[in-house]
Amino acid sequence: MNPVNGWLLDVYVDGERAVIWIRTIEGETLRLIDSYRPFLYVEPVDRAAEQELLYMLTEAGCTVEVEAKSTTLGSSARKRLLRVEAPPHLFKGILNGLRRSRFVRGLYDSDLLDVQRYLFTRLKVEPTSRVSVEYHDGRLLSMRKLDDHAELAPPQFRALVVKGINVEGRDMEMDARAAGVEKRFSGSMEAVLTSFAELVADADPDLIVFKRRKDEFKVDGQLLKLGRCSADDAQLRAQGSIAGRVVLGSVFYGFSADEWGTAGLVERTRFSFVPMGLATRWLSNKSIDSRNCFELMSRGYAIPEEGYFEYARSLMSLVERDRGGVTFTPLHGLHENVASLDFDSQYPSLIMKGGLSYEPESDDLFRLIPTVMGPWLSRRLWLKGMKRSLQRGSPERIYCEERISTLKYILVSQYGIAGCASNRFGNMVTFEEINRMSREAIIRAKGIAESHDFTIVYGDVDSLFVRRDGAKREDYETLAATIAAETGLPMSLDNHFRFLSFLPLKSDESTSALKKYFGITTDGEVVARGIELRRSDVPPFIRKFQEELVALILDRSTLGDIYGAGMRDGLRFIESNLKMIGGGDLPVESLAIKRRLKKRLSAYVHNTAQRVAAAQLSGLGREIGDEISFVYVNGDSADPYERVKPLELAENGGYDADRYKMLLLEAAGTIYRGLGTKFDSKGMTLDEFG
DNA sequence: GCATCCCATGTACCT
DNA sequence: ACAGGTACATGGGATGCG
Repeated sequence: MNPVNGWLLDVYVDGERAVIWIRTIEGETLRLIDSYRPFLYVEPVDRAAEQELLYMLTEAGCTVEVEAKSTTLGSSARKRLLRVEAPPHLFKGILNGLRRSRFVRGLYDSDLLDVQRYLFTRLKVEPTSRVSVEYHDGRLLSMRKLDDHAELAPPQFRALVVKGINVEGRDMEMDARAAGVEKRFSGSMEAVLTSFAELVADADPDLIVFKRRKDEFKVDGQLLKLGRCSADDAQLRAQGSIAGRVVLGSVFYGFSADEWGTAGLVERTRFSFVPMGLATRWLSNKSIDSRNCFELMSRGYAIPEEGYFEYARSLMSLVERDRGGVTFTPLHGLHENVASLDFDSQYPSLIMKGGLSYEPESDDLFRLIPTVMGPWLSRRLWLKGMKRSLQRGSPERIYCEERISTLKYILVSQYGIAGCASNRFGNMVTFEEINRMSREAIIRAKGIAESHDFTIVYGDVDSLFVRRDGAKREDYETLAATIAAETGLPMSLDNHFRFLSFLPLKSDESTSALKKYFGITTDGEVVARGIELRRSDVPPFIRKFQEELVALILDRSTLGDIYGAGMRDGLRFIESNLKMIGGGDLPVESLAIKRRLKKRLSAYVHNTAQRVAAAQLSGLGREIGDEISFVYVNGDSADPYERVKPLELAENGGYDADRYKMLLLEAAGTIYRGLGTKFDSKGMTLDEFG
């Protein structure tokens, strides 16, 4: 039976024990115990203080040893510190005592979670890893990490997804999905919760995805049993966890749960080096901090408390205010045969190329940021290569894409937090240096393109739009390769547009807008940025309409066709869609506007549509999240509360048709403006001016 | 008293 | 608690007009 092969499902610390859950390849679960004692490092103010601390801490029941540790990034010099190991129930008190003690100059490894200390220094295996374990009598003897880097499918964790919970008075409704089967429970709260607990017991999921509400899982004052081990349950439930299953919450590091899937979560978890539950909840700063701490601790560093690191900064750089990325203003109107060239992972590439890190210089070869990023950057490139060999739409390819986008997000965040005050290692100088190098790169790219007779059509940070009469796809690819070779930064052709249009500002028709364009590629794909069809707060009906309109107008072979048949067909299409709205029988879901509530309802200054819609729900005692969908029912009413209804309360046929006709005409107008034509909504005529 | 202007407010997008 | 740069709708007070 031993050793057992499986995946590391979850780890948590409970007093003096670490509890480890393994999901075996046979589909069993295994709960193993390992010993753990919390520790931290103390820097005494001097030798006398060291003696004092040694005595006091030992008296208090701690185990204390002298150790040499590195504490400064960029220096291999070691400091003499005391390693203090304390019984778990005393740890917090001792930490507080040390924080106030006059014998202490600094504390290290002190603000890590127990589970981080355990994973970084004892287990040294990232959760979700493929592992082989040996155990005896429920105690872990050894854990060996198996190589599964080429595995694209995520580990075979079983998931139960709770999609919606609605509570009205004592009644409850719940939608759940387990093993591909949808279940719907409704009735009294007790009945629903009891059935839910039965479903959990039956399906025996490893992962439960749901939005937690603290008071919801009690029947007759008793907590429902949802975990796999009642011994751990009581203690864990206080922290909102469930023994042996990972509760993921409906938000994945700021994104909705289904957006990335488990494959992406696995990348995120392994990078962060924490259990999946934390990896889903944590935002980038914490994930990256966690990985930084692991890398440093593995190399003999002790981690200073938050906000400890500071770096010298010259007066000059303080005077010169930093700027972000460069944009080149486009010429608005329609262009033919344009290519967009992108630097691949520009910020990570710059960091690697320049060996940029937080520490200004280093007397050993170790530099934190490149060390942390390098393997993940290579992994992402490897996955990108894999993706090309996989069939479109195949599960393997989707897993691959999920992993790629998760890693992209982690890598880009490295740049974002480099100068961030909440990053304990952050250094503004590093951040500005990355910005400077980024500006330099795109400006050089522009020069290189121009020297090969290409015209710069547009540029934004790391993407450059160029054109040359008669240029073929290969010519653009060659240009990208030339720029890559000359700058030392990878660059590739992103899109080859048959037609591409840039918009003028709505407020000033003679000035081009940035970050807004739409076009069609040589293979007939509509590509758009910034316009209505990209916005989540535009009704789905309008977005779909606009995308179809672009295809209808631009999917032609000549400019003449676009301005002739294309525009005429477009007008007809607009008219038929206006009729559909006017008919009054579009489903309200297709007209719903989704908007995030960025503040508490009471904090709003204006009666904005999203506030009023949310207030209506909240007035009925309904729970409101940070997102609201609403429908215009009487958009021009003087009473803000008459204007919109939350989607939940909207009825089919009850929408404000005039309002939606206006939105549709706006969306159509965007496209016609982009083609250099004025769009007259009354007479439905075109007035060409370009 | 009413229409219109203006801008702080608020949200979302691009890379 | 990931940055900086950008566009634009809108609610409602300020302003101007009759």
